[in-house]
Amino acid sequence: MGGVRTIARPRPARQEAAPPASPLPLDQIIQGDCIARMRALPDKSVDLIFADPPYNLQLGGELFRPDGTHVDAVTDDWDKFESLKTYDAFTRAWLAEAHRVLKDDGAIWVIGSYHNIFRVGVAVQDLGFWILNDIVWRKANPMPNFRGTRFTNAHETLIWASKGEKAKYTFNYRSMKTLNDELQMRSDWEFPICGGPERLKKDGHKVHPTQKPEALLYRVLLACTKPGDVVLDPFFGTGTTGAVAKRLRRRWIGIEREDGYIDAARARIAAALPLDESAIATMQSPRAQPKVAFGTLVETGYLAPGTMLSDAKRRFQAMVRVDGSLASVCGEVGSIHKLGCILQGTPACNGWTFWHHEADGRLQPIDTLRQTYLLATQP
Amino acid sequence: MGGVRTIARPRPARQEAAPPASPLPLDQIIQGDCIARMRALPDKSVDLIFADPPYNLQLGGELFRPDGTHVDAVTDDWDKFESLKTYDAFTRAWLAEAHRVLKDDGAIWVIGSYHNIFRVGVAVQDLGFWILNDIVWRKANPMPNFRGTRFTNAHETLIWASKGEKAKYTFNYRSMKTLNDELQMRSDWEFPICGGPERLKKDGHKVHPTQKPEALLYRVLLACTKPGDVVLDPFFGTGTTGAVAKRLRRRWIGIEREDGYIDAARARIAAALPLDESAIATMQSPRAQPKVAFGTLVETGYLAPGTMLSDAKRRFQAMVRVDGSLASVCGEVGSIHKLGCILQGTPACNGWTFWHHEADGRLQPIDTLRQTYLLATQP
DNA sequence: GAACTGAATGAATCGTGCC
DNA sequence: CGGCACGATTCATTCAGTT
Repeated sequence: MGGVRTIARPRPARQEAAPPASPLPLDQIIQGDCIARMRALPDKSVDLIFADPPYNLQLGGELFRPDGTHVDAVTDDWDKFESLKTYDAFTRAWLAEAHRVLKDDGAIWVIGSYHNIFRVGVAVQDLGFWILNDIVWRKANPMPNFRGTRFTNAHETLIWASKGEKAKYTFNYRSMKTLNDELQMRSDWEFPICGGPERLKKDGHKVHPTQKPEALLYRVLLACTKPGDVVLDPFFGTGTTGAVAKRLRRRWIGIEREDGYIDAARARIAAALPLDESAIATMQSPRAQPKVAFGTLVETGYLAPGTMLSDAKRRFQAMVRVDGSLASVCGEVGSIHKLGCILQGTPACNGWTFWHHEADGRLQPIDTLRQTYLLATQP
Repeated sequence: MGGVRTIARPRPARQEAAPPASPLPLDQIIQGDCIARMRALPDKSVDLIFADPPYNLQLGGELFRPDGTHVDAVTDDWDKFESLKTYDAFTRAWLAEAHRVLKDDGAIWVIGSYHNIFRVGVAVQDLGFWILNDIVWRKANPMPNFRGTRFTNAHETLIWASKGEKAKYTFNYRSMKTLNDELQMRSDWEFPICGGPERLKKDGHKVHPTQKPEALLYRVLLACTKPGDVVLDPFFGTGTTGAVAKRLRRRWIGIEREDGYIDAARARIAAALPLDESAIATMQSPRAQPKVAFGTLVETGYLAPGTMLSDAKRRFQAMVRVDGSLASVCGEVGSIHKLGCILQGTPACNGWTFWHHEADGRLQPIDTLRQTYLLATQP
């Protein structure tokens, strides 16, 4: 099973000091075909890829060759099987490059609709990516089905995948839980479609037909990257990914073919303001806090040797010993975690929340002592 | 684009008179492998297929909740496949048979999760089916992600497809709109997971690990079939499809391998009661209806179709129909508000406070049911 | 009997890091 | 690479048992 790379221990800052020389064209739009341009990027060099590929809507019969170039003059009698086959080849080609340029602990997001998402999903799996979730973007204000022939198409689907089954990946669990009112963030997200002042227009017409809302990218980048991480968007369009990345102080690379989109994206990103450093800080997993050994609490007098601990239901009791180990009334000994496992008969136990001590007339988890210690000793 | 076969023009009744001799094993469970058993069915013979195939979950080791209790996972042999390739071959084989036995104006529904739905979707498209919508079942009460490693997997995906791009299909647009508060039914549906008295148990244990809620099948069958239509379920399990089909006066055929599931399904379907004929009638008028928010209560079982309502003084009576419309004893039909207007001869009527149902031996306004529903489903 | 409390449970691809 | 210590992690609902 894969591993979650939480924002555990402080890593060398990449942005705060002088940015290290990078072989990557950071914070730039590269003009051209996404497959060809990705080929010019080094192996294992980006932390996250967000891709919003053509949906192959089969309305006007928009088609792409395996090299990503557009097929013109499609007629109604174009064979649908050929169309799907061609779209599959195109999808596999750009996803293969995406897999190559992704760091081993990176991840990819792809958005699509029922027209193309199944083909994208199969290609993702076949290339060795490991799907972590499929996410549903529920549109708060979708376009109705005017003819009354189907259900209102009110959502799009995103696939989130790590580089492989055993690969690590970044997931800022605490940030997501905080964002969702202290409940786990679910796989269905509701956002309005992109409109109002956020929607880029030129001469009264929308610049891009499928501009994505910034809120969507905000959640993706907040969940799966850290400040300074490099985000690649091979179908950059009008640069929603770049604008949000800049705002959240992530680095970005965009690939886009069309002049009109590139111009709009450049102006948009130039106008975007990075959030204040302090605003970028997110809720951290406990892992990110300095580690406190249970023995330290004994050593420093926060908990006296000889103190009796028990679980919340007072089924089990144990005594604190001078070295920070516990001894149960039955004679078993071990660390706070180990003894919790033994007594409960479970393979895992968090001793910090399992064991309680008597304070102010009631049982409190010993984790509160750890918090007190941290508050008292941290600057 | 396909054509919608609405229930506009009256067709010869199939059920009211003597049922015509059918080569199909109607209202029966056929024991055996679904591919082999489908081969014995004639070409173009069923109106709808609902399929809940194995998801190929590929679960790893044991999983424990934070409180140390064990999670009862799906470990059945029927969900194990050697590889994705094997799973693809299996999927294409049963879908090919499904395509053959389906009438030209029939349709198919398949449910799955991110583990398998992309592979299913590609097979559906490659076999010539034409996807009409993908539908998201949002679980009101999903199982959390206990390790905090991903987003809560809070939904499953259904694919709805016609037999081909130009094929006709049935879509009861009015029924869906009535059911959804006079708004077009969207592609995201919220239902609780199957539990409580609806969940089949034996010796205190669930009979089937993945029993689907009847509300889900209720909406599918109401949207896409007419009374008397034949519904085939090649992965019948404990017979949710059969039970709902019988309730809605549709014919059904189930294919299932395992004795335990078949026994449970037979008993369950035998106990299911077909709704009153008049309750089955669906709204056919294209006219706009006054706004109601009533269909959900019917769909979720807060108020059974066929229930008689009356006003507070018992001067007027009306029966609840499957799509949330009411039919008076005089034959008038309409939403709860509209029928109140008609019967009283008033220009406006709040159906929520006008209509009452018998509960605890006395009449209570149906608005109390709405309140109950809201209390039960809102955070 | 109503109200409250605690236990049980659901289609789940559910760790990291040191030695 | 394996083995093992450390320690991070849950929401809505139902149902049984108690007050």
